[in-house]
Amino acid sequence: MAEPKENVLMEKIVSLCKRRGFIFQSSDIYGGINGFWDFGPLGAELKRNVKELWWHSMTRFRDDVVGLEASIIMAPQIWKASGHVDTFSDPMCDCLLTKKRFRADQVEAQSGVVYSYTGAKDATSGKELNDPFSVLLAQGKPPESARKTAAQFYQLRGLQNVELLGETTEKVEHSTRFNPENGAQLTEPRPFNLMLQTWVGPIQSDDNVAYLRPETAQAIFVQFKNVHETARQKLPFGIAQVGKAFRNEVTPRNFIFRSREFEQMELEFFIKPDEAVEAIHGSVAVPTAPGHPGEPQPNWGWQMWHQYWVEERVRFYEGIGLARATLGFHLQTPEELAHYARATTDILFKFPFSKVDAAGNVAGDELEGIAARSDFDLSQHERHSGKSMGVFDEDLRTAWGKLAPEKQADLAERYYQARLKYLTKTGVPEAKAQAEAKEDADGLAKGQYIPHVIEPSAGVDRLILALLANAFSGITSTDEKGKSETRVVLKFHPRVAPVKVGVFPLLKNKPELVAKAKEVFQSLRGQMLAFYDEAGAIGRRYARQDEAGTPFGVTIDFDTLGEQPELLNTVTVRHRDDGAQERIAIADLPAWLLARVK
RNA sequence: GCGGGCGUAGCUCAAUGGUAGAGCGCCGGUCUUCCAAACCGGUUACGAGGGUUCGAUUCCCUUCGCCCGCUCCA
Repeated sequence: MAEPKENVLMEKIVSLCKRRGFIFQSSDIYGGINGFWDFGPLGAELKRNVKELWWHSMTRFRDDVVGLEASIIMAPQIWKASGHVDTFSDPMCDCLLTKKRFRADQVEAQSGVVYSYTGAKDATSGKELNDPFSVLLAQGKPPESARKTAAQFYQLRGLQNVELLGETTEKVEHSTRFNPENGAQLTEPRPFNLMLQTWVGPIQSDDNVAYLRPETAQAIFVQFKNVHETARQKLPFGIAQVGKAFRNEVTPRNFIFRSREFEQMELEFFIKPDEAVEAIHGSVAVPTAPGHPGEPQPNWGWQMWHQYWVEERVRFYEGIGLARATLGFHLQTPEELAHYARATTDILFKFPFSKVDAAGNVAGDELEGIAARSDFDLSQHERHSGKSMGVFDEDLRTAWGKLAPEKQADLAERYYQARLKYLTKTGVPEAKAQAEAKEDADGLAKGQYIPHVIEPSAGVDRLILALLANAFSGITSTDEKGKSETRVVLKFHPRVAPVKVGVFPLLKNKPELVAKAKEVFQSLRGQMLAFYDEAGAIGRRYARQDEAGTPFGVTIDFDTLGEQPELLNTVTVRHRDDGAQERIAIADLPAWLLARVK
């Protein structure tokens, strides 16, 4: 029951994207392939701008984040350690009657009497079916109701006047083979693997199965040691990566929002455990007010860092034109959180397809999740690879020696408990877990620990769609003949706009205008993406650029050539959003534009 | 994966068991002055495969894709 109006908007966006070359369906001429998309000329520029802005804001403008570009296919053990092999492959089964799908491990166990049939016959036509079917009869219900359910099953297969064949009964205890809602038999559990699989090497065998990464983050954890040792960074610091990821989504939907091949921008920001911060600084700073907490401080605990990154990310979105009001926030509840996660804040965008609740509120759909993941990921890789993921912290060792013994004991105990909790949750036998947690707590006293991590993880494609939806505006105008038409203007922030400036000679058939316009175009193109267009009336060329989201238009007219001497070598600059015009000297143009598009 | 709807030109939409049409766009041309102007000319389509038929875009089957719901999922 989606809002028809909203769907119309999505359809317009999809259609515009194709018409203007933002996004095409992958493999279009072969009929397309579900869940895959291609970015056309404008889309490629838009996406590149977004990724570069993210990369620049994360790495080049910060001292404490470095980059990584890892391979897409990695050792398969990584996905075992990360939990993806297990959590991404739930066996599923379907109700044979209603086709409803269940996770096999979530089917409620039931007891009762199973009525089984070898098949059924149409008493009228004589047609016979040999499909076996069983029904679990709930306690207290008459056998007739089981027969009725079975009859429905055969009716769905084309029998009219059902006569059941070969009835047998059997008592079962705690069976998960039946739909708890109607007792109908479920299909055998079938594996569902959300990871795309391939083989490394030309022989396809179980020995060389590998996966296309379902997220870019794991590579960062896996390369943590190498980066830490080579980048001359000390905690806290982060590793950023932009890249493709792949998931065999059950249902790719909503244009590029959920696709099977997508791109992520992920940061893993490694911080000291709170116990270490407290040992060094005496106390741990925690959030006292909402909003951005300002410049990072050495005494921040994970909560400060989490809040800091949420606010940093919001600033990023604001900086590319997504006002705070277009965003939504979702703090994951304890039930939603993974056991190792301490907090996750999702940043949402109100998409045209986002659900509207009964009160008319739109929560939005996820653009990015900022997770405080404790030391789970590095710990997992330490255990699975056998390689230490710990770091040595000189400040901690020095500070620890100066602590009062009771403080040392207190911190060591808290660290011990946290490690013990992790180890037992991940299935380490109790005695071994206690021994290892003790070892970890002893390590802390020597300045060693496994870093904790804050993970802002954003979807590039989702952001592109958000930018398109946010920029999309239809302007309907009626001319003097009463003919009304709707023009589309994509009001991109100049920073993300694919084309920054359109350059036009007012008229195409005047060689002087054309020559001058080309000269202006040449002077701009090295500094920003400029587009030269001489075809059609000037209004049409403005409109074409509006539709592509180009923020500025530059028009060369006879005054540029000196028809009015005081306007010699000046051009008209036209603003996309309101059509306002101003006169700018050609000499000033590059600087004027750069100031507005950077 | 299931159920429902849909698939005709770049876009929006017609018509038809017998050679597929419009508007807009796009390309070219005319025009000395700014928001899809006008005029002239040009351009392009039945998602794919199979079947029924003398003949299928139309009827049937399969398949692919899109939309909605369920399911699933970050």
